[in-house]
Amino acid sequence: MTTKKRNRDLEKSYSPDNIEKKWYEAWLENGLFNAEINPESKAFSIVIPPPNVTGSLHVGHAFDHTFQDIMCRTKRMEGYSVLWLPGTDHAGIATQNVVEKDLAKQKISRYDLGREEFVKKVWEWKKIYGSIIIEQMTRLGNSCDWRRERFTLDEGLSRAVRAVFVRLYKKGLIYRGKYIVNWCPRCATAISDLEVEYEESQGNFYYVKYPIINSAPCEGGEGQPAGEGVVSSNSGEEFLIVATTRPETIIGDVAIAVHPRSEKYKHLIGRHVRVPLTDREIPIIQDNMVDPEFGTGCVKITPAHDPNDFLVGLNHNLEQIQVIDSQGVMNENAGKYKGMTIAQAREESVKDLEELGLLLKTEKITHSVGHCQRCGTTVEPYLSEQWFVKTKPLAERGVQAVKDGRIKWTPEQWEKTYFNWMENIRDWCISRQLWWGHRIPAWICDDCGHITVAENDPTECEHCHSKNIKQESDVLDTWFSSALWPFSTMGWPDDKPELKYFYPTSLMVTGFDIIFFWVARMIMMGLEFMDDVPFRDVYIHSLIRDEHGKKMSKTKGNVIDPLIMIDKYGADALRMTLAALSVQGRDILLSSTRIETYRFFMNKLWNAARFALMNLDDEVHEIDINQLHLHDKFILTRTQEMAKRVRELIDSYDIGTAARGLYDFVWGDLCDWYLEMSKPALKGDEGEERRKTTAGVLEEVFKTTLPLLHPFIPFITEELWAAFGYGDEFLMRTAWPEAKSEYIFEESLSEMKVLQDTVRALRNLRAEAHVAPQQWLNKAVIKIEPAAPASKIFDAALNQISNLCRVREVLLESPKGEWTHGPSLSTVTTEAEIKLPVGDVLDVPKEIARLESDIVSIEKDVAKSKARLEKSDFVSRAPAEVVEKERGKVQAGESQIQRLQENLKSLKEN
RNA sequence: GGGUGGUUAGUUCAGAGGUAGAACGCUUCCUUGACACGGAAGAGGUCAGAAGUUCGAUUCUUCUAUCACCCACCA
Repeated sequence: MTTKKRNRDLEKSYSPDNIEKKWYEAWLENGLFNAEINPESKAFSIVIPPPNVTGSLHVGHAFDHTFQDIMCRTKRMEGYSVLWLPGTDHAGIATQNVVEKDLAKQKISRYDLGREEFVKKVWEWKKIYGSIIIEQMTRLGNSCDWRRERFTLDEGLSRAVRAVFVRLYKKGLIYRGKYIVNWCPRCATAISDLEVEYEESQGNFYYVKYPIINSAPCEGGEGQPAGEGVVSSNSGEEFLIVATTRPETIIGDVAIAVHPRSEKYKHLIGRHVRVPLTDREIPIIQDNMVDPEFGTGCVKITPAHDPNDFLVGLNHNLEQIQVIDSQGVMNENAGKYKGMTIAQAREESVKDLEELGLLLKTEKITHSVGHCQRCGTTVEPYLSEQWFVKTKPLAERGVQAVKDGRIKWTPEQWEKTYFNWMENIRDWCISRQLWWGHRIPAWICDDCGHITVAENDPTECEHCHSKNIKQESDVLDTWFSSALWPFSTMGWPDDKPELKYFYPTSLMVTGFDIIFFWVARMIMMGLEFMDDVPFRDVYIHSLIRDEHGKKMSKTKGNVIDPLIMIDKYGADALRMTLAALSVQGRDILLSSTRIETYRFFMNKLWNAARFALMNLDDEVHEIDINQLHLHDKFILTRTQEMAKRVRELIDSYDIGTAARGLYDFVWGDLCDWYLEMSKPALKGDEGEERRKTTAGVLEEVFKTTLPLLHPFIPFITEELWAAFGYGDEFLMRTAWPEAKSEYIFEESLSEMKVLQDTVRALRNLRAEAHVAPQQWLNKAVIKIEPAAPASKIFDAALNQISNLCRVREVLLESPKGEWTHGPSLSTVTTEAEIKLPVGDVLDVPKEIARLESDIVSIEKDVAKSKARLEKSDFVSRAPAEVVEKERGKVQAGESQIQRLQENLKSLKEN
């Protein structure tokens, strides 16, 4: 005989605060989060998407982490050696910006401090927010191996970054050059294509007249309409009409381009025009890039300030005249506009053009304008010296890895998005003119100009051995270091046992917003440097929005702070909410009332356990199969089902269905039905044997269910586990329950359904007849059609009906035919000898109206079914059970109508 | 211009080729001995529209409308 020391003294309602703290500390102290390299067991590993140290975590992180924690906890229970590697990201530009903003409050700019001092300030910031983030993660219950916590700017990762940079450079996959890049004038740095966010906005399309040099009279004569491209003035001078949205760059024009096959301009190719506002003369050239249908069909070429023009400039060997500087101010090449901002220069030049009579007209157009992802400033195309990664060869391997199934995407649809981007990938600008980040390991020689790229700081130029070398001042794009995360965190470039055991990681969980920024680049880097994928599965989840579907943002004030939610409802409630809400491929709308729902669930579970404990003695009772009643078999069967199903669902990353299934199981099957029905036995009303077996069942159900719930709601389940007396071993460490075949009774499910339908029908009748809940009825006659379960077990369960519905005698009336299992047996009609009270109890007219409308709607259903049955094809071709079900519907409906009509009649008579 | 996802109860969302489900809200009743953070009963739906496949479509196909997002271009 086994005994357990139960704690029957649980609080009447669940309060999470102390319990959560207590268990988290206990798990930590006992090293339960620690990942061990164990050749005996299989490895499961996840590297956390490192949160930016820009601020504290938001609920999106909480969602992401809950998902990963559920996976990790489940895998641990399944016997895997689990590594969940935590860390944070230095988030270059983003963090630099928040620190700058913070300093601005004291009227200090980063230039006041200088590079070294400023970086020190950022480290101070990182120290504060890095630890806040870690604190938040522990509050949520994250089972990360904190011994292995990493930061993208720590020493080990810096080494990895350098190694990768040098190797790519030596391989020719990193190059440096003067190109047009996206430039944020406010941040004063280059940014990558991905960091530009486009927005439609209203702008002006200026039609500018460029005087054609030595123009011969045009055969078209005078005054051609605008848009034809060429107009003549009264003096006979001819103008080429060029449309532009950026008149301030006219002074940087070096050519006018037309399409080679353009009939309209054929005769002008090779001629020259004068650039308005200057006295420069520039050629008219031909290039395929021009769309003859757009604008006037000719384009001004400004290689220093437009990416397309830049390419045209290269092809035609044109000069690059820069007129705007890195801060967005007109420079010395801009003549009279020097010192003006872009907007001022635009306004001025338009005015000047007008005065000179060179502005033909202005049209309104909408076009999309790029903004800096981090500060919202309009992005300028800017010509500058930058570093790039040649991505094509890397991307090809990345595409291949997904195509041949080495990486699997869930939901699959994201594969397409990934392929589309990877197949059209462009080189990645990785240099940033920032101070916070990995400084590029390149040293430029003052004497010979050679660039030395090395893992260790060199003392001399590798080409001319001059000591006059200076390290490149640029830092790397923050995503460069994140791209290495799956292996850099495990000690690469050293040959660590961790790498062998835990790489490739098993799963990457993240949002679709960083597929390009991060996921794709990890794949490329992993394949290049580890010669293997960084993860086998990618799970892309939806984004969390507020209850109105709006993106959460601090400025909108609709941010749900996970810590506040945890304080208010507990971590388990938040986790369960996030898990249950998670659905593939749709945004998730979160509101605090939703969390409340799951807070109530915690209390429900708590009280269900409390009930069980109140009815369990210290002895662990064997389950005597022969003593089991229908509801016992039912709950045992459902419990085994859950054990199997939840595991399958988690394995296929469908934690939403798993969580909702558990919720329904606990609240519905267990609390609403089983606990209610087990009461008489537990009280001893059915004798000692039944009491013991029922106690055994109850114990079995909780012992199986608590582990299933644990990955979702670890704290409350661990507490209850201990209360049941299983505390010798942590719940966190127990094995995932296997479904026990001896506790599966298939037929109990359908029989229970009949019972439940019967009870519901009876309760319905009571409510309809306004019988007081306390009042016992003498007799109920229940008709079950088309057939009642003929099993003994079901007959025995009739006592339960009497118990649940307060009827002294329950009679079962049915054509006791063959009991066949299946859903078609669920049609139950019940009749009870309940006389409708009249007069003071019933509102007679209201009751009559209700009955009449009920009859009408049932008649409609019956008619629908009859119509179907009359279609000859239906009867002959539909499966027999479908037809049978339809017939049952008609019968049931008709008898219900009959019953209601009798009620109606008797009401009217009174 | 290319692509993806959505349109189901008052609201937010599940769902599945054959009786439309949940949560919250609403109505009526119940302080019943685990739980009022509870229990019972109920109202509320042409499953966006049209056509097709099928014995049968809310579910599959096509088209339309509409909303959201992503990518590219924008002189």
